[in-house]
Amino acid sequence: MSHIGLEETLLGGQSFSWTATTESSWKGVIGKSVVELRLTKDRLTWRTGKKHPFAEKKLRNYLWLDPSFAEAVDSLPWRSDPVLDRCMKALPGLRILRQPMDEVLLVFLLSSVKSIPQIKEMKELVARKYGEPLELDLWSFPGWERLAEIPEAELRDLKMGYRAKYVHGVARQIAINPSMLREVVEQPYEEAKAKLLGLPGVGPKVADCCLLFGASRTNAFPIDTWISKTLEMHYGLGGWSNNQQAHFAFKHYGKHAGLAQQFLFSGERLGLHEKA
DNA sequence: ATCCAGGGTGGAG
DNA sequence: CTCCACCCTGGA
Repeated sequence: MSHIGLEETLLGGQSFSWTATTESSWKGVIGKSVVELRLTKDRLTWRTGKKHPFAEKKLRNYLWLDPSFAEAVDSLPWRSDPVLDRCMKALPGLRILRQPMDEVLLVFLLSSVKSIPQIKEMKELVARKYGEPLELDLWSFPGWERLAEIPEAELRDLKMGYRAKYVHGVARQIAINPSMLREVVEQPYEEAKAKLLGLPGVGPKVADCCLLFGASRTNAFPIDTWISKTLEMHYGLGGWSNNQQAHFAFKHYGKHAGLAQQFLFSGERLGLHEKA
C-alpha cells in the first residue's frame, strides 16, 4: 500500500466519505462508525470510535485487504498494456472499496455533471440535516427510509438541483420494495443491473458505479467522460459508442475490468499521460 | 458581467 | 444513435 494509492482510493471519487486529517491520515464514516486510518512508512494503522466500533474483520473487508486483491491486480493485462501499466505502477495499492450499497446509490445519483467536491458537499448536507450525529462535524447517512419522508422541494434546497427528483423517486421506489437493494447486492450482474436501471436517475454509468463500489462486482466497468477520454486518446477508440467501449473493456481488461477502470480513471485525473 | 462545464439521464426526433 | 434540457454553483 502506497501513500498515493491509499489517498486515491479514499479521496479519488469512488467514495465521498473520507477526509484527509493530516498528510498521512484520513477520517471517514462507514455506516455509523467513524474510522481513522494512518499510513506511516508503508504500515497501515487504524482506530475507531467506541460508540459505534468497526471491527477489524469488517475493515479488512471494506479495504479489500485479502489475497484476492493481489490476484485481481495480477489478472489485469498490464504485461501487454503500457497505458494501464503506467497507471498501476504510479498508484500501487489502489483498490476498490467495499462500501454499503445504499450510500453508494445516493452519491452516484447525485454525481451527474458534478465534480468530486460538489458531490461530497451535497452528501454532507444530507447527512447533516437528516443523519445521526456521530462526532463533531460528522453525521451518518440517514438511510433511504428516512429520505422517503422528505419532500422533493426540501431536497432541492440542499444544492441538488434536478437530482432532487431522482433522490425522491428512488426513495419512494425503495419504500415500495424495501428488499430491493439487498437483492441487487446478491443477484447476478445482469439482473442486478437491470433492477438498478429501473430506478429514476439511474442509467448505465450510475448502475455500474453502484455494482462496482457497492456490491464488489469488479467486472462492472462504468464509462464516464474521463474513461471515455482515455479510451479515445490512448486506445484509439475515438468515435466508438459507449456500448462498443464497454464491450472492448470487458474483452480487453477481463473479469476485473472495474479495477482497471479505477487505475485508468485516477491516471487520467492525475494527468499521468501528459507528455513530459 | 456573462458564459461554461462539472463521474449523466430521460425523452424526443 | 444523436441532441438537448435539466438545477445550481464556482471559476474563467
